[in-house]
Amino acid sequence: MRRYQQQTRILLAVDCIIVGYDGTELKLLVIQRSFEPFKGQWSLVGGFVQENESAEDAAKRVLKNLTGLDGLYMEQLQTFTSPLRDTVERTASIAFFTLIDIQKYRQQLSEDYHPAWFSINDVPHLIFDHNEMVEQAKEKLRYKAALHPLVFELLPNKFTLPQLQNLYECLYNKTFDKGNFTRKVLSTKLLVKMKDKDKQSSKKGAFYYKVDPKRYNADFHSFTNFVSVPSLLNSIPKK
Amino acid sequence: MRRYQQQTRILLAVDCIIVGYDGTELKLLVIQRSFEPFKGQWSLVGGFVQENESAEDAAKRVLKNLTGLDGLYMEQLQTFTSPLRDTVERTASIAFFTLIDIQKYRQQLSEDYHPAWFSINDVPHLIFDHNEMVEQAKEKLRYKAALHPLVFELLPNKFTLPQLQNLYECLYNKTFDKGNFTRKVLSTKLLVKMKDKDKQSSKKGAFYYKVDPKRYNADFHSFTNFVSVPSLLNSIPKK
DNA sequence: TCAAAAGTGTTCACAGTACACCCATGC
DNA sequence: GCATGGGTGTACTGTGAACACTTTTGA
Repeated sequence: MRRYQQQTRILLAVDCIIVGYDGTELKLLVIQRSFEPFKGQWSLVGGFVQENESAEDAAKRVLKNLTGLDGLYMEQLQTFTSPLRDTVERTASIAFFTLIDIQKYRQQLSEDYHPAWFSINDVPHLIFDHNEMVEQAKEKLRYKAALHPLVFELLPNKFTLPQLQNLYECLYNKTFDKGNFTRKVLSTKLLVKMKDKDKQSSKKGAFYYKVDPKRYNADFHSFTNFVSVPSLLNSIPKK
Repeated sequence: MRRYQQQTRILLAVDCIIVGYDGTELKLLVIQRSFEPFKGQWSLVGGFVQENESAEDAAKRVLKNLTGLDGLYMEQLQTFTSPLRDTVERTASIAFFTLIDIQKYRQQLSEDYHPAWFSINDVPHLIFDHNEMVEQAKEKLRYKAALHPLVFELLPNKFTLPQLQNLYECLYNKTFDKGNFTRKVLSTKLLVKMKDKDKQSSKKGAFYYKVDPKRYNADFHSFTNFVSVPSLLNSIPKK
């Protein structure tokens, strides 16, 4: 049995897959790497884990630095540990999956990093194994969003049901029946109807809704599915 | 932007949550730690990631060492990185979730580690944050087994439908209707009926079935649920 | 008044559930 | 023959899917 002293110590990094929704499609936020090697190439937002912080702390720090925002939805995806994944020195990277309201983000954007949004279906070549991380995040998002009310993290506080439907349609790349979608969403009692309407996208106008925070927090884990499970499973591409 | 040179390097370990099923209940395999500190205390099976291996390689090595078995079902659960989780020196640990056919295991068991099986509902105090890892694994297993045909990894090659049902009943701590369960399982076409019966648990005897490997591999990701999704979600304890 | 999008109602098929009943066998 | 557990048949119910229809309003 090997003891502590004899072991190799390695660098530990975090990389964030930041997903947003601009009203039309799902977007991924990437930056231009600011140091060598591969300076100037597209990369996920990331950083090294510091001495007195956990990986979660590190991810929060990195996100705050870039966006100015706290309290973003964030979860561990997977840790990438292939010995040669980083060409400089062995580094394990914990990938974090993050959802962001693209509206809130816009104002706070720090330009130092030369960030850019890409359509999630058209991601450029990223350094190291970052493209693989993105693929995993996409799969996870589709999987989880069918069972839990994740997607509200991607929407502004006020949104309409057609907007919500469009988001689901982007996510699963299929169309849903208007009527059935509305009924299913409202049957969860998760949304509160507001008095005002969005009139931009139609003449009649669609009522705004907001998430009922009490129910949202209570029901996050025990949520019934907007997307039926067979259709969820059929939508997920085989590995 | 910090550079590589300035960063802290830390130890990277793997810990395996090894789950088995003895025909009556779900079991967790733990060992007695063989070195200080906490020598002799219960611990998950683990080890340090070596210089030229990935975390997956390390987990496979550790499992092979302990059980003599290759090709066990294994997936990354989460990485634990709290700075003080290991009292000796900062160590990040990648938790792996492993399913094993307890029968195959028995013969191969290396006694060097003083391993022991505990009921998964009655796990002793484990070192560091290992109990937390176990809790996560339990949740993950229940979640995933409802959507994917995971549980066959826990059963011998030949098994009866009542055995399978009992396994699901352990997992979700509820009873299922015999007839409905049978129909649902068989409707997946995943199982092949054999000619012989198990006569140990009843006079009539129950036919053995085996997994059709072709369908198993093809359908692993696109599997319909044995357990309905609302009941899955209701079964999962809130965090 | 017409087009366009929001929102409602209705029907149908099927999956989940409950439960009665038949079957094979050892004692 | 009868108790025991395996296995089948069937009726009820609720949900998902399809689609026709009404509503609102700007042009």
